[in-house]
Amino acid sequence: MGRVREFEDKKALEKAMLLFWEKGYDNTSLKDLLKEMNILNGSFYNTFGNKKNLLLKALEYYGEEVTAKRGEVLTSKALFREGIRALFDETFQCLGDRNMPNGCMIANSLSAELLKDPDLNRFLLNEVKQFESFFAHHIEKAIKSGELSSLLDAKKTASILVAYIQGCMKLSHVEFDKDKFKEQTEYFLTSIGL
Amino acid sequence: MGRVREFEDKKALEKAMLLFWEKGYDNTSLKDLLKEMNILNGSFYNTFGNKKNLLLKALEYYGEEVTAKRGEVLTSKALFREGIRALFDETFQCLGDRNMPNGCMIANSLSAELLKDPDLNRFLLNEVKQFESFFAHHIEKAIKSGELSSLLDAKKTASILVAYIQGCMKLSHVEFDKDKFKEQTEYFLTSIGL
DNA sequence: CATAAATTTGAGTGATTACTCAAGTAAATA
DNA sequence: TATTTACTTGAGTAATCACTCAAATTTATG
Repeated sequence: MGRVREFEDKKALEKAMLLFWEKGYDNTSLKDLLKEMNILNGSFYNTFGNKKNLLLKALEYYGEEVTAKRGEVLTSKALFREGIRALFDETFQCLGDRNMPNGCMIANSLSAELLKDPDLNRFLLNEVKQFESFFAHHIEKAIKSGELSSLLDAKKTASILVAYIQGCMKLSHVEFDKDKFKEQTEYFLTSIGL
Repeated sequence: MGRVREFEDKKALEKAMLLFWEKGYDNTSLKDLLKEMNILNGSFYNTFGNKKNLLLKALEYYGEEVTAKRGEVLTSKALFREGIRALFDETFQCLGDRNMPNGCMIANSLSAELLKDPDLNRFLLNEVKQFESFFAHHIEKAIKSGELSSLLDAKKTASILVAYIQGCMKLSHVEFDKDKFKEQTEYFLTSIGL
């Protein structure tokens, strides 16, 4: 059996995720990670293999903990119109929260260069597709129930939503004005028939 | 007067811009820059001060050469509806062009961390505002001319356009399917009344 | 208790980072 | 032609990077 691990994998992973989220992959040094995760060099490489692998694990964790919970916000409401607005509210709430890193971890931590890495690209392509089909599925449901117009193209609308959200997150780094984002988003959602 | 500079400032700057655009600020080393710009260490620091200052100069150059030219595409058409579609076409053309770096230089080269730098933030905030008011101005003009509905909110529509474009550029790094982008953009533009 | 297995520890690797500096070189002006 | 001014050159800086490795430590099992 051998010696028992002293640090908590999950807590360490969460710390790593927050660091990558806030500072990005390139700007997060191993020294930063070890300090924040409260482990030493050997334990790190024993457990996580290398830095890139830790990023992948952190991205998975983000998907499970953050993205999934944002998804629950959408489904917590009876109507899609309400759900999607609640999701944007929640997102803008996070963007304004000084105790949380800004923006989307995926967008923050990954540079265009890093996205050329096959492992990372494969992982993220899947994330995006999942996100799109999650939206598409709920839009279709709302069309069938009569809440949304049958003239809507669920897939295209889903893709547009993803692009718009990504854009908002990117722009929030330059300037974040919650009210402006909320107003413009309400206008956007209404315009595209949601 | 002294010795005359041997390298061409503008060509060197363009090379630097392309490097930052493609690889991002952090992933572009001084070694890369010197090699591509075809100058040596001292000349670099004499002329550009430091790496961050070169990035600022490169961003200015990008604004003048690339963004401005994309703006001209919009104004080259008689109708706004045509112009905005030409602008998206041009953008997607660039995204698909293997001889050019993908995405938006601003989005590519700047990490969330780097955007916290006051100089860079001030510069980019101004860029975004300019971009938004450029769109807003032309939308207003098209409303007055009767081309677009007077029910449109020019400013909000402009902001939405900027967010959507930024989102598309980010997503293009994960996967770029030109036809999908074109179709979804046509749907998007029609939906928001353009 | 002895052994085997796993983790912890921390010193140390070579490579790369942005940047400095002093000496050498070229051109315009007095 | 002599001087001044500016640019070029390339060696060199300290710091930091991700990562390795062998020895020490701790635990479960035979």
